[in-house]
Amino acid sequence: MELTPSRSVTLEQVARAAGVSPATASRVVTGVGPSSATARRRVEEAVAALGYVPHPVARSLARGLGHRLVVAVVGVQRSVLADPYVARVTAAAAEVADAHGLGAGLRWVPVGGAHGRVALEDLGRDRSVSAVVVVNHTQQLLESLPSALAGRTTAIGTGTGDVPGFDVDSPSGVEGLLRHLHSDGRREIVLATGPSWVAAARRPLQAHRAFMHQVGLPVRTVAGNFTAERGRAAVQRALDRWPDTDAVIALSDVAAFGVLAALAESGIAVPDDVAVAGFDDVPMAALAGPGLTTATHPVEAIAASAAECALEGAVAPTPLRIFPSEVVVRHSA
Amino acid sequence: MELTPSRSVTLEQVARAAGVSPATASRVVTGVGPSSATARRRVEEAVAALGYVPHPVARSLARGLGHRLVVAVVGVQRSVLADPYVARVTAAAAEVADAHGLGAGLRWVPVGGAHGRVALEDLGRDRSVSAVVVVNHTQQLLESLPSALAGRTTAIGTGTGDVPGFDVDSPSGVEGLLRHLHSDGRREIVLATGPSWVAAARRPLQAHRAFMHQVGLPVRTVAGNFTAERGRAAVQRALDRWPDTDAVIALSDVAAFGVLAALAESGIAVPDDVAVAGFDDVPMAALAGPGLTTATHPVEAIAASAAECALEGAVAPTPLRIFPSEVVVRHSA
DNA sequence: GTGAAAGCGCTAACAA
DNA sequence: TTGTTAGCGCTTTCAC
Repeated sequence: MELTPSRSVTLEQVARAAGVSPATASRVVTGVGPSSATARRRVEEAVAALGYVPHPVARSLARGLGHRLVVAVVGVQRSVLADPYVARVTAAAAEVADAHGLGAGLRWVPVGGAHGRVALEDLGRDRSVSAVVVVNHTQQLLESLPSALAGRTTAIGTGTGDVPGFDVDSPSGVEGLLRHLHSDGRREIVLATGPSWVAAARRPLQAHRAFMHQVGLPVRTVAGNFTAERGRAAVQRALDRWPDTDAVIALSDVAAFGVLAALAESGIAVPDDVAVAGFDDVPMAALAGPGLTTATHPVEAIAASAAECALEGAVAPTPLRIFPSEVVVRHSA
Repeated sequence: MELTPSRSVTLEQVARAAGVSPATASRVVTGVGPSSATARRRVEEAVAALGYVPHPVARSLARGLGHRLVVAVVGVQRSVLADPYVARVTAAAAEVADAHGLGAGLRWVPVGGAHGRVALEDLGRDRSVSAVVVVNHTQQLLESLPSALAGRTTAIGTGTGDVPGFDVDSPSGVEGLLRHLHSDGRREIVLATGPSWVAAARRPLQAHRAFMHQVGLPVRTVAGNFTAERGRAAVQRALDRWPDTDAVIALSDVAAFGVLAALAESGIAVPDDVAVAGFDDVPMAALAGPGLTTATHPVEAIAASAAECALEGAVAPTPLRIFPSEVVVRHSA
């Protein structure tokens, strides 16, 4: 039978019950600073007996460490905040924050040097902010990170010396997809890229280039972003430039759906005429039409790790932590 | 030219600059308690000049109000937290929380009387929690809300006397879909329901029943939930029981995709043989295959309002605030 | 209408 | 190793 802990027990009551000073009780509870074995035992007993739980607000105030993790999303418009991917990242961060007794805030950082820097500087000055996770950043923005944010900021995507990065292994995912297409006999493969300003969008591009060189095929890319609209546009441009295109890889499933829609409208058969592959393996990929071939992207795991690391103190032993991406073959390729 | 507000400005500095006491400055800033017009003016000027922003942590500690909003998601398994819908709700809440200088936590509440109540009681006792938004609740759970949470809890879906509810107008959305199907000549219409234990899933069911009675058609429903798997299963069951089925409405787009996939596998033509409609108008609805007919569901707007209201003090003038749902006709029906 | 003073619960110098 | 003493920044009685 558990007794319901009354969270209104204060450290002072614990100290009194243990026969020590509040300072000693604090040292024992936080595990910081010296304490004798006896003191430790007695305080721990008192904590258990009274059901003491530290008050996060008071702790934050005293330590001046803030009380929330902010997910800072770089984007052209404020509406990036409504993106499903951003939502998944935020939810994962909120779950981690909750476990730490904190909360997660979601905030837009306008793209473009000055504005973005100002937004990050605001974050650095905000005493209620414990840690920051940056999403969709440019390399430049990260490199000019306000010093106030150093040590408590992580990034999803590539990192820097100061800012640990957490990313999916998109090069290997893309290479897996290319290998699959290639072994299927596809030779005229077009890659619809991500937004060029996003730092993390460059790595899969390089992987594409490397693979194509290796197998001696032409490197064909069209500019995209992570939206379906652009996916549509991209495939049209691709077919205009290279009418013999027999495969398209989009760097997001959403864009791939745009590609599929455009192809369907043009009466082009998938995968017979043109194979299509996405990236992310969103839940819908398995459901939409005959099934989208894609590569997995463990968004929640990545975001949770980034949040955890930012909260724990983002000292970067490795500048980039990579999460594996697996090819999922369905019908479209 | 805006000056960058230094968030390290304290109320005391404002008071000094305004030539008043911290107490007076506090009264002006919070708008609580008496203050003279002059005092008000001078404090406001100082606030503007110094770029003062209240420190939420200190405020929370002094008021004992907590520093985060918790999104409490009721579900059978912890994995509900990874649901895309939950992610959208959480992101919207995090955005609102951020604007209030707070953060949002995400937490699972197990379904089933005792466990769920215990989880809510924990929330009520946690002094770091300012407000709660409950998602996917049962009516029962809401009715047994711990008194400590009253006045700072809102629900997405139906509410109670104590807990303001925020929901999409699913009855009208469903009726719109039914009207569309009916005018299209569909007569053997099956509704795949939401999870029976979710309170909000009942309202569209009633709307369905009412409409079918009104037009003199049989009321046919099969049990579903909001997943694609169940959508698949549901349509199979429906066709077994009523082979003449000529339309299926699923109460979520995701389930509708399951329905579409199952029909495609059975070689049943959509919309010629069977029309399919979903609910939510997720971004993918426009993209997947030939386009899913559905009704809109302003998830972010609903969640943001619920969060705002919980934070502002959830006194319920109306027990339920309704957001409109519009039919979007695409290809599947 | 205003100011002085006492907290909110905890942490961190500094002495002892 | 321990206790004492100040705060962290804000709110809120309670006299004036």
